[in-house]
Amino acid sequence: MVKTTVRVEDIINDRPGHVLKEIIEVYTETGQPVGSKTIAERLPVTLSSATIRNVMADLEEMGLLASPHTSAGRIPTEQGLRLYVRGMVTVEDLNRAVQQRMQQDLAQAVNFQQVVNSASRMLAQVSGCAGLVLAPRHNEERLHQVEFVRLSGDRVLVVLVSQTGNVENRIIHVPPHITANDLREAAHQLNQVAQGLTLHEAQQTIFQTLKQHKLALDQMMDHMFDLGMANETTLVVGGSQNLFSYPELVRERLHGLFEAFEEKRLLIGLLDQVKKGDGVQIFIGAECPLEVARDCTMITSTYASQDQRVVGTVGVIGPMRMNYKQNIALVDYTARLLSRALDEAIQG
Amino acid sequence: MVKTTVRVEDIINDRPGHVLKEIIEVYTETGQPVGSKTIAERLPVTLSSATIRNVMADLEEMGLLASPHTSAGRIPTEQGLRLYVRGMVTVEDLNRAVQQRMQQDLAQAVNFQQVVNSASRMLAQVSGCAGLVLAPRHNEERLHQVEFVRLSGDRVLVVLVSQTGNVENRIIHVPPHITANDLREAAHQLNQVAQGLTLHEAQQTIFQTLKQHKLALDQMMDHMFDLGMANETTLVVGGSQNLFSYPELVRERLHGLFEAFEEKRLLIGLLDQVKKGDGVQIFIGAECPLEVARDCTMITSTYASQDQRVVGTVGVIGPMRMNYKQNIALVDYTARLLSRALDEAIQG
DNA sequence: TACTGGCACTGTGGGGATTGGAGTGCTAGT
DNA sequence: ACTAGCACTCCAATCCCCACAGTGCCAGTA
Repeated sequence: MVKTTVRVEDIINDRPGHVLKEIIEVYTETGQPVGSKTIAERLPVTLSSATIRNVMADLEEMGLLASPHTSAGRIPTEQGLRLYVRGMVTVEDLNRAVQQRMQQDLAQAVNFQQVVNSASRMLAQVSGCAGLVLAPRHNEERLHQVEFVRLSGDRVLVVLVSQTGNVENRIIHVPPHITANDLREAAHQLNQVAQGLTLHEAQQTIFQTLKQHKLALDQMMDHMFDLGMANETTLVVGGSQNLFSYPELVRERLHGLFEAFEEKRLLIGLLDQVKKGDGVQIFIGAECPLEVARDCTMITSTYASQDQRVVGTVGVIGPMRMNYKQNIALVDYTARLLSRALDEAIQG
Repeated sequence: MVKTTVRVEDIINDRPGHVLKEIIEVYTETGQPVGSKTIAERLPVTLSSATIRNVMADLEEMGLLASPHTSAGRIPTEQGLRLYVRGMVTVEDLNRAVQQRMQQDLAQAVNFQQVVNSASRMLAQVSGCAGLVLAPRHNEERLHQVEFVRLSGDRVLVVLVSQTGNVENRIIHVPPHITANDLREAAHQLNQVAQGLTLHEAQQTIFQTLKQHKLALDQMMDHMFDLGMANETTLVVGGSQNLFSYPELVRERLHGLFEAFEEKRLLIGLLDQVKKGDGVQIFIGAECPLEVARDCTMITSTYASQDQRVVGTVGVIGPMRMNYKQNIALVDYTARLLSRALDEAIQG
């Protein structure tokens, strides 16, 4: 009832807004409830603490602030934080030095997997939170080349090289009467037709081609399906131990979070959904799509190649009182770096 | 001075030994100091608590027990624990049901990497500690096959297939004048000579062969060195969040441990050393070769293929008050399972 | 009307003091 | 060689008390 759109705009640009902003910024630094006196001292205009108290009482009534108990200061509610990140946080450019360090670090990487690792590490280091990077899903990646390598007996190694330079190996079984020549020709033909297709698309084509060459057919068919369906997204979690610095998380949540990090499937599914959004997304507290992160904040963004064919997710996860100013810029910047690195990987 | 070998043997088989053993077993269950009354009740012979107190005082003097303060019970010292695991722990067979579950779980795995993952998960689950499995080092693995796949431009993908079925990809650069035919022939010849050699050994041979075929030489040489030197051991840590259940670790150590888990290099080097030992090895407290695990216990063993050519390490890491009885059996059993799985992988 | 100074009020957290309990060491006795 | 008994010690829980930080409210002022 209280928070209509009009009202919210009012708050943001008015004194209450400035007070809320100030409270949040002090709170995210200290982690302690903030008192009226502190705010009175920090605001550009000179006002008495009593005045601030009145404003704070209003903000509390609106559900943007809360007091742990009578004689503590105020802490922002989730709603207050949401309002803050939606309209009043001034995202500053990422520190030059940090930018340089990230670029240098990423430049060292020789393949895209290393880029991903490096990015995750940097995210964690700069933000003091856990860093997450979801590597591109293979079945969204485009095929660059296919080769068959005959192993002993009926086993054939299928080598799939993607446009980003990732190499994937799968072993399939073929009838013994298939010769090395058959395989070579099949590969040759495949490379003509399957280049630039996604794994999923290529699956159809490969199946056709193999049929023409009378390879396998029966047993092979199953394997080919697996090949298309395999969904080997990799998630890199870096600096999760950073979260130990936040007592409010250590108390109870951390256990569950580490479980989630280890059991990456959940997190992958989650980050996969996030892709649909555009630009930087922020999930505060209950908004957080991950059960165990109900009192955490997650900041995510997506990165993509120029043609939008290859996409991934990047983000940080930490306490609700994280440094939004910096981390929003950080996640955004990292996503851009990864996009660029992706394009270079595809071309190179 | 106090602990000569003779004396130790005496202790083990005498009443002091039984008391020590009982104290340790109660302590590992409860995590609390153990009083004389508790022990008097649990010992098979009926003795008064006063008698036990005398024995306990002796044990304390020998440095096998310690009292946190006057009116608490006793806890075993590291030395006491060492004596216990060296001579008096009765390692029982691993629970049948657990054995079955592990076998079933491992049978599901389709390649050795999955076996390793599964084993690490099971270790953690059964022990309540963190489970560690070090996958075989590639440069100790024997080469089964080499193939070259030409990518765009001057890039050539080297596909190395090991006897355990592991596939490793490396990209090298060759001069443009090398034809697909050159590569094919080189591969053919390589497969004749390099089979069964370790990567390191093969490095020499490959270099020779390529020379004969006038491939690369200049640029390629560097890459070939990398190829042999690359030391891509993988370590799988499972259930590290189990350690949250032990307050004595959560206090301070956990942070460092998680750092070590994430920064796996250290742990890999460590586990690599452990290989030299035979059978189950137990490191208690200060013995622990890992700095941050100075008040943890580590139980490790090694697994190997029948011909001893491929080896790896497996273990658990947890609080000093872990369930030694069970975990020794568990680590031992897991190592055996992995050895068997390794042989099957090599043959299959 | 908008702000402020002042004041009474309140919950917290820290520092003793108190107390019950668990466990010990010692000694005298069986 | 063992035990019963007793005095002793230390911890952990509880309570009390107090200082502190911050609030809400009210009356006063520009």
